[in-house]
Amino acid sequence: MTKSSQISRSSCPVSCALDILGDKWTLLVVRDLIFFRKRYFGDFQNSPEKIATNILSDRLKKLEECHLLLRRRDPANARKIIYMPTEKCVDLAPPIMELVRWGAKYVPESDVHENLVQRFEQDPLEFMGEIRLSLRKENEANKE
Amino acid sequence: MTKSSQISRSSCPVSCALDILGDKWTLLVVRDLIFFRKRYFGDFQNSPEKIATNILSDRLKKLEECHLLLRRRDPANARKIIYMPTEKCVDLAPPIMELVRWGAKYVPESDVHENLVQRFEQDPLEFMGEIRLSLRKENEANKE
DNA sequence: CAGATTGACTTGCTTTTTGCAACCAAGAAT
DNA sequence: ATTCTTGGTTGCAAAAAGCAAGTCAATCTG
Repeated sequence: MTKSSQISRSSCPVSCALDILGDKWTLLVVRDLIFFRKRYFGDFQNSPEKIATNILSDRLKKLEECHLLLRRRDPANARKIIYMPTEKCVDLAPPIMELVRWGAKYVPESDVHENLVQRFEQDPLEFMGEIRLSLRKENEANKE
Repeated sequence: MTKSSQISRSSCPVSCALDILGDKWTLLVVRDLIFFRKRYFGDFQNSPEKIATNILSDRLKKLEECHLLLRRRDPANARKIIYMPTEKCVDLAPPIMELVRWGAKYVPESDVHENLVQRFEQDPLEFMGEIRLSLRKENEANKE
């Protein structure tokens, strides 16, 4: 189970993307990483969707295999593990933001975090730049 | 099994969107509807990913329940059924295009339909407008 | 420095969803 | 009339999801 199933169903980029992201949980973990800056196992567990620990564990493993995140030991507390999003992960912000817009438009029970959306809509490039910058700082802070 | 499972995991629009779209097949059917203008059961079957007929049948049913498509009998051939995307469905073009960009950037085995991407990138609004317009014409052609 | 607690998982088991392959029925073509 | 096509359904095996409980090392607590 070390390598993820690398068989892609077709050469279509949508299908290739969905081979990695196409399930109910993966993109929620990515959302938590990018937009809510969650970094620890317990943080993801506490998201309102209440993912089961075995599934979370599996998704984190797969995301690492696909190079969407890096796993590190917390220098401040050796029993904690820090999950850091990579550039490949951060670049999922635009598709996720478009899903937010769609969800907000069509699913009545959805409740948008207005400030996040507004910041993205106003200037997507700056928004992305900010995320990348703070990520770089974080990386330096606990490099090892 | 008539009504789709309407329990949303949370009020987050990403999670709400994924409650509907979050699996390996649904967005591929939507892609076929929007970008390749597939309309018949057999068209979807023939996509390179080779969806199984029972799953296709199930996804078409669920998409209809969620008002992403309309099912009609073909006036020209009574045994054929036309699946027409709705506005709600067409509005998934932006998230899908962003997935295309991501897939094209990061998944080496993916092979983009350059013309589609270019047309979208050059002028997203016009691209969307065209799709909507041709959909309206199609609707009139086989209204009933 | 022993004992309780926390954080990050794993295991076992049940339920649900996928994925074949085969089958079927109504309408159209010959 | 019978053969083919289209759009499915059914049955069954395999994989994935979901839940509760257990593990195990690190670290706080007294």
